[in-house]
Amino acid sequence: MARRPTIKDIARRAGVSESAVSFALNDRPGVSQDTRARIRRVAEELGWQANSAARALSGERSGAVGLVLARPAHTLGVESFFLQLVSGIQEVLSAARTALLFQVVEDVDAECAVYRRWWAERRVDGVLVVDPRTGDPRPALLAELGLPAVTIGEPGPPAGPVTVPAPAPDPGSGPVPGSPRTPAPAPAPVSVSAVRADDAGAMAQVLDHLHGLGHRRIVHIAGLPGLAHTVRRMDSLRSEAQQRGLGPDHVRSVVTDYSDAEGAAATRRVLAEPQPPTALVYDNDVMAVAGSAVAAELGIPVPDRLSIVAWDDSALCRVTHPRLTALVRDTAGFGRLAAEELLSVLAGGPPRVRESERPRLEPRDSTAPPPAHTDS
Amino acid sequence: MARRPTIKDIARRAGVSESAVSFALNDRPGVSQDTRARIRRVAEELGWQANSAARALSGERSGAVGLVLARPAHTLGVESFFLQLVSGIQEVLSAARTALLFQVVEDVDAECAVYRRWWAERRVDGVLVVDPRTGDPRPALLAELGLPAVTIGEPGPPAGPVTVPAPAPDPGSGPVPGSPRTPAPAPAPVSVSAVRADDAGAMAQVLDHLHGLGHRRIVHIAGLPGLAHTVRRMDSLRSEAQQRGLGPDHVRSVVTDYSDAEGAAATRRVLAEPQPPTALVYDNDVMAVAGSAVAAELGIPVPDRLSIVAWDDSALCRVTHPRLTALVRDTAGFGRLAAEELLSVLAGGPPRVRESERPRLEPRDSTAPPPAHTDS
DNA sequence: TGCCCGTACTAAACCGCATTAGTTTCCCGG
DNA sequence: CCGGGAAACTAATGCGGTTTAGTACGGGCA
Repeated sequence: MARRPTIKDIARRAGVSESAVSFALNDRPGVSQDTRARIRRVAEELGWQANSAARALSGERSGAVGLVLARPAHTLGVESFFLQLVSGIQEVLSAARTALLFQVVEDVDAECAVYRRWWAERRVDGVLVVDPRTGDPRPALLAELGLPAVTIGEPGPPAGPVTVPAPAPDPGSGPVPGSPRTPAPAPAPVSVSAVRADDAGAMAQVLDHLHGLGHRRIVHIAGLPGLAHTVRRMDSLRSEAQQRGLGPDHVRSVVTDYSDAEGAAATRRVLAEPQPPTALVYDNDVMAVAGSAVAAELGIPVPDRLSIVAWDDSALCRVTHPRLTALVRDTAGFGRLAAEELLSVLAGGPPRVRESERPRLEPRDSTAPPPAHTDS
Repeated sequence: MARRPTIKDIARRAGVSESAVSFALNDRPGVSQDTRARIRRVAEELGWQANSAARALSGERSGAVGLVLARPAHTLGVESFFLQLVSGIQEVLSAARTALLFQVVEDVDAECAVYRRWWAERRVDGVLVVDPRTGDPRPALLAELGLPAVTIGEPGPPAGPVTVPAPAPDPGSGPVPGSPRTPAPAPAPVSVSAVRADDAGAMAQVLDHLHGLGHRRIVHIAGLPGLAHTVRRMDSLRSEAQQRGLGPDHVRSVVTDYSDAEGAAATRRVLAEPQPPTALVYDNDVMAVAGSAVAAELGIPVPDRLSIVAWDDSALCRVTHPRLTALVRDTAGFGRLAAEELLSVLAGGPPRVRESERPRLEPRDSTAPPPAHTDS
């Protein structure tokens, strides 16, 4: 087992003090160009990398960010969303030499506990928050802890009692000389940034597609009602429908827990109604596939008598028969955006709300005009 | 932003020295029961948690382990396997207050680079290695770095040129006094433990099932040929078939890249043969579903003319029509086992190879006796 | 010539904890 | 009554960096 080199080794070998090494390797003034280059060379030769613990201890930065996924174990892993998201996040993080701490827990309470622990242990510099909810306790907690965060999927700044403090006014009453050498390495401001998906735009596209085909009775099989984006999608559906002259008796949402079981059950329920819908919009790919199977079982041909749209594309939508029309999002890009925003906040940037690219509807074989005799 | 309490705060408040606090909180002798209890109480009140950086710096332990997933981005997230695995891993890790660093990279080279960096930065105490391959460079690298590791899915100790060094003989020739106060907090031995799945047993079950139903022409749609478990499954298939009197013209494997596309293509290919198989065994759920869709498209009824078995169960297998017979593994349990083994190695335990529970075949609607006229 | 100041560098302190070496106190046996 | 030793606790050191407070040197200018 090789011993890891330290700055002391570099200092000895380069014939300088340890501080000089630190200056040289961190682009700080205090060493000449020549010495800097020499030290750099030696460090390279030795394959030196800063001990993250030591750096965290003195520099107050751990060089890691955290991501907690609060999901009961049995609902894990069916959706493609998360690994894609994480993959995008890491593209950005690893370029910035930042590690990602990942944790799966059962519920939001446990998630909050993880944040507290990470904070107390100084394990992370900031966190990415997924699945924002209505009445979400997390932004307030994170603000209280002063843990920089970016919520993924949040429509805007937290609605809670949290206020993002304005930058403190300069102490001292006299005019401050414009000192050009304070490039604001100030502690990261308490902030909750967000990246958001354009759910409204996506829903508009879905309705355009279905309404254009002639559908007038549409049911949205939504996900967990506690999640902010579920509410947003349901609201968008309502307003987009209204704009097309469709009221609640034509277009409505029913909520589920995202599982294949509830997706199937909801499908069965609405298809058994006296005036069943001619189109179903599912909030994830798993439920869409489950719904498609239910239709097959009931002998309802897709897309001839029933159209199906899946929110979020994945291999799932392409392998089933018929292949499902789906809303394609650049999930990895979404992750990249979130990671970039977090890094920006950690670098002292202002909290922002950034919008991701609008999803695109990919028409496949599961959508077609409704049967002629079932008009509205 | 609240300041995080340190042992100094505890010491002041409890009226003792910092060392006393350290002793008390780490179950070390040197403080009385009373004082220990008092210090504990104060720590509790203050909500103290050890600063992980400081602890890592002095204690040589970072309190984190790493997991790298080497997969091209586009193949991510369709299988349920990983999140399940990770969820199991974390159950064990979080109970031991150990963090998990998670990284997604493109290929094994990048994975090795991550290991090197983590090692140099002392970010992790050990790693979990997934997807062991034939001719895998990772065990050798990890042994060289002295980074404790557990490979997940490895059939045994690394076959490479790596040799697990025996504990160094005691220096000094004289008889060593049996010092009773060295309870071996020695540095973790260089070791590559492994947990393995009982692929052979699983394959035996699958063959039992299919052979028992009467199938004599079976094709195994395998995964990536570079992965160790793919090879193992193919070998098992061959030997299990032989035991039942079936040769290579009855039973064989074809390899793919695990994607739905190649799964579908392979299915199309073998079904177009003059003597098509009556049963297909897929190495993952995604390919099984894709294959099922291909059969539907070709008008081949499942299970009447074709039986399908999926290796690994997930919602996928239950939502398609017909529901797929699948090999159910306790993936989370597998993760727990791996995490336990890694913690044991980190605690100074000997490297071991541990076997996970045997998978169970869950017969559903996709397997039935072959059509009568297609005997062997 | 002497003083001031900027540059290049070193010494030392510190981050929060673990650990080792002392120090004090008290009990017990001789 | 005193020496020895264990128990209980404190002081000091180190982990590997960053950062602040010096120090040595050399050149410009009065």
